Amino acid sequence: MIKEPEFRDYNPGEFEEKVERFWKENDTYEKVKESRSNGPKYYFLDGPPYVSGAIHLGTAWNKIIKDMVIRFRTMQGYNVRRQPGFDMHGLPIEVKVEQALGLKVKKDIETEIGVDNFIRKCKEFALNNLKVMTEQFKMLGVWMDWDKPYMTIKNEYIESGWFTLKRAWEKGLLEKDKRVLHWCPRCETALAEHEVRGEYKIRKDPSIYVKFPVEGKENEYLLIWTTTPWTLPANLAVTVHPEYDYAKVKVETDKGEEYWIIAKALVERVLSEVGLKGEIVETFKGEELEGLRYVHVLMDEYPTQKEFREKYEWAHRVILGEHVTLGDGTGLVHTAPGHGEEDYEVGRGYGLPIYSPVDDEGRYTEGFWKGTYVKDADPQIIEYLTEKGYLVKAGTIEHKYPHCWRCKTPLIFRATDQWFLKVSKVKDTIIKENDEKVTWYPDWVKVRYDNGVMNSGDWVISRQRYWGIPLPIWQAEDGEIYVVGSFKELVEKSVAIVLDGERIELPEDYNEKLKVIEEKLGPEDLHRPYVDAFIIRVNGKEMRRVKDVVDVWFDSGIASWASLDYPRTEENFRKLWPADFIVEGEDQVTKWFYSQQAASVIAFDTVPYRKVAMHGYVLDEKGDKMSKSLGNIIRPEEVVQKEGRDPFRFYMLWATNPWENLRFSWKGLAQVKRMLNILWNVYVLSATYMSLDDFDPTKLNPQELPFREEDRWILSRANSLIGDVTEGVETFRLTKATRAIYNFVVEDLSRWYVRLIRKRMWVEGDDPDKLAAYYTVWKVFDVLLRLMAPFTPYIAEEIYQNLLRPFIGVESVHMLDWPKADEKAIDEELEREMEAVRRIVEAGSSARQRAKIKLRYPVRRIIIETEDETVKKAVERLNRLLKDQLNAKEVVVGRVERELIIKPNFAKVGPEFKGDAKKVIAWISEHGKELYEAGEMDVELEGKTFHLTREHLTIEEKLPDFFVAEDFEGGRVFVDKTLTRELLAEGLAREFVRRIQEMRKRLDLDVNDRIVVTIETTDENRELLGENLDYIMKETRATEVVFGEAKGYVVEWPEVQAKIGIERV
RNA sequence: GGGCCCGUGGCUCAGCCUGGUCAGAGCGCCCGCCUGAUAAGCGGGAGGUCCGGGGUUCGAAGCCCCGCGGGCCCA
Repeated sequence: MIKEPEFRDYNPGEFEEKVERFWKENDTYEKVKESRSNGPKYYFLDGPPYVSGAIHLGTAWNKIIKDMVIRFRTMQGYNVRRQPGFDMHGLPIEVKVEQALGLKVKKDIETEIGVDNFIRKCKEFALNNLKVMTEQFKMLGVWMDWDKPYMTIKNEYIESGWFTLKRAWEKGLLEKDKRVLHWCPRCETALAEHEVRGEYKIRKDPSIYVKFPVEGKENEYLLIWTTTPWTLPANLAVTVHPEYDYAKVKVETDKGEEYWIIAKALVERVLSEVGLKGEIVETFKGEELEGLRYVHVLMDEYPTQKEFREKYEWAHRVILGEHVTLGDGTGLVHTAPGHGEEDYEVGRGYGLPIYSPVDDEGRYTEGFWKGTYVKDADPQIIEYLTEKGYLVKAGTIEHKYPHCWRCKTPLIFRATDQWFLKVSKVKDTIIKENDEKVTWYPDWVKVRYDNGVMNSGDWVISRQRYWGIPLPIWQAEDGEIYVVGSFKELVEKSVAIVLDGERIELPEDYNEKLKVIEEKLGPEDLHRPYVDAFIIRVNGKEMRRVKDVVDVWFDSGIASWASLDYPRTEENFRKLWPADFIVEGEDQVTKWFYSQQAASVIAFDTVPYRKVAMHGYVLDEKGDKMSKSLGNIIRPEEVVQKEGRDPFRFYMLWATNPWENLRFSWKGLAQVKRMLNILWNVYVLSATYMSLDDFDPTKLNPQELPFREEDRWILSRANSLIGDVTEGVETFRLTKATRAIYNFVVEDLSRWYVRLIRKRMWVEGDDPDKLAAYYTVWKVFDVLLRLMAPFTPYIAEEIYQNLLRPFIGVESVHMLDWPKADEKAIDEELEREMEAVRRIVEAGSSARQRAKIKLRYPVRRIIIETEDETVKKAVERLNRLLKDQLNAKEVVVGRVERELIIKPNFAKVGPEFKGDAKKVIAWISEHGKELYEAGEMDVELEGKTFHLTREHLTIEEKLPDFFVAEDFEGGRVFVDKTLTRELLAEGLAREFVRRIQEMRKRLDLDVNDRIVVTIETTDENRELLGENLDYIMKETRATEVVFGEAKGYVVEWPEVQAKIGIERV
């Protein structure tokens, strides 16, 4: 049976807790999963958030979207895989742990506390953060398998990574190569592009112009500019743009006449910069300079350069490159292939060596400045070049320069040996597979994605760190490598382990080997330093592991199969892979969406997911990013605490289209909460009456119920809503779904339907009309709660438990099926007519308001003028509603006769007839009506003929005084405001009823309590009230209404000139 | 420099894919109403060149092109 609602006010904080308890006690989550276990598979793959320790609004949005989709698909009958994931390796955690342990430099990890301890701490840290974040996600009502998330640090997961890398190696897609990358000399590791992004800080650096003597020419130089003097020892070429114009400039220096080669467009600027005068003596295209040899300015100091000069055809020559710009500098770019990305690219094209005489800590490994930290060498080099006469000008520049995000050290570009996945070789497959198999939401993201893929280069996956998937590459002395694909293989191939520098030979037999390993190294743990201990033998050569770990982006890239523990176990992979749906923020388009496809094409030659959706960022109300420095951070916990989980969730799915940025606004949230409040009120109202009447829909036969038009209408609307919501979610146009729900609740259900049926609910006893209304409301909730369950799981559950469960029997709203629209119930004509009725009622109310006739006073008659068939039908079919809502005795379609007032249009007549205007005006004043009826006519006045038309008239309509009119779309409403004595009496009765009710409420009387009413008022009121005493008694549950001294609880009501007293009987 | 998205009343946004019932909602402001959902609810009013300019079309906020402004990604 339906019970009186437990909470009368919508207070999410309270009942959401209660619902949480309910789910927990009944193990509802597991039951929901169980109930769909035989459904078609739906592999949702969670993009693993980094275990930073706290979620923010963006993470919350992300999970709310995911949860909604998961719940939606579950209700549709799918057996949804809903395992959450966490990204747990990587430098950020290493840094936190280093700080916690008070370590200062990378070496400390090995020398101070040892890699094993360090790794243990990292693991602890990551697991702890995972726990904290899990609680936060749970708090949002996100239903995932929190007790068995996938973790990138598990052995199975790491092994999955090894498997993938082995595949890459077998296909020739894993290579070692020298590459120029950002390098932090303190952390001693390469940094990926994404780690550097946003870490550009203003910094003062040298800005110098250096002249390189052209070989074989007296006093002729190439002029270059650089902000990194320390890279000059590694200079191997000067790059010019083949298309640009270059000039030979005659310059007067203090040492005499010199010729400098500078880009023509920059001559003036450069000369003024160095403070010299000069003139152009010759110009030529950049390409004509190609091959021009110059003398390296530090060749004596760096003897290796001498060797290069002999060994390499293109060393110390002008080469061509498209990357040269005319922004800064001279248009001739100092090129050090070991210290610049573009330098590297262009240098490789010319077969130049990748020379980088700098070690991991940023110190020169050879030459004049051997052992000096490169940034410290800058001033020394400047001074040195000045002495040698090559320095033209030395200044400083403030520019943005990348810094290490953890230690703030300026990064250097440095060529190092790194391991690459040769994604460039499989790009075409990625694009083709993506094209054929993946649906993007919204679709234009695909364009963005494709562009990203086109532009991407090979993937640097090695990192010179500790906390990550160890690179499973073993290398022999001679450089031969072998990639291990699993723990089992590692054990099989292993011949010895090294522990504390001591070599322990392993037995041949696999099981015995395993025993020894376990004894010496402990249980399997594929992290460092465990795996570093293994010596394997392949092709008769002993190999040791390459010390690097893998880029964390690789970790998440393999998630679609690694989270299924593939290949260690195959069953899930075979059943589930590829993923059906993923959704992440827009920053992931070129990250996770990409890393997954790249890794998957490498491993399986195809893409790992079928549908992918993108959402935006969460910003503050003004559109600024939330950040500590702006102090505008809003935490999800705060939102939940203040406004509740359901309002938060619905708001995040309602505020804006998911692919756009969401400006978080408390006001918007309040608006959503209000909608839920309205829904709640509708529920409270319905449940209150239904419980009083012991309403039981299962005992009714809907065929026999006398449904009214409004009942059929709201059911029609509810069924239409199903289509809108379903389509909205399926096409990821989430606002379509949420706005449809919002409008239905506020406009259709509350503002209109409940308003229409209220009185039917008040009837006592088994009134069929009332039961029809109850039944309708009940059916509406049956649909609505299902539709809302994925968005607002708590309120849906709370209402469901009381209103529906007693009759449906299913334990939770989340176990119900997603509703299917009943096409037969949809009556579009009725919906249109109801729209018309609503418009008429609005217009009528507006007219009344202008006429200052309160709704409490009935009006005699309302006339609708219309040509619209729908409106006509509506007035006929839904007449009862109109009369009721407009409080009119009669509502009819008809025509109101009105007087036309026809006057001359002075503005038209004057200019046209000038001097004759007066005559015409006089005529029109008298015969205007004839002209109006004729439309146009020729009139002869004093011998002149005038052609007159309706344009020469102004026409005003004059309504009879007792009408007040208002337009609506489709017609016009006329309210007859004639107030008869009868109408007045009725209105007054209502005035009194209302006040007596107010008094009942103040006394907190029960609905069933009887009262005696005493009224002191004017004779006139007394007489008028006398005509409706029965009505007053019935409405106020009075046994008696007595005129005379007010008794009992007495209130004076000056607006109606009365004192009213009531007493409970 | 390239790609993508966004630009609608004071504010936050729907609508745009599928051109013709909208120029809309909420908030804020002003004025009212209702009172058996009630520390709720409802109505009315004021307020917009739908960024600007072209084009396609009988018709464009919506489609196409150019420009301006903002955001993101990439270089």
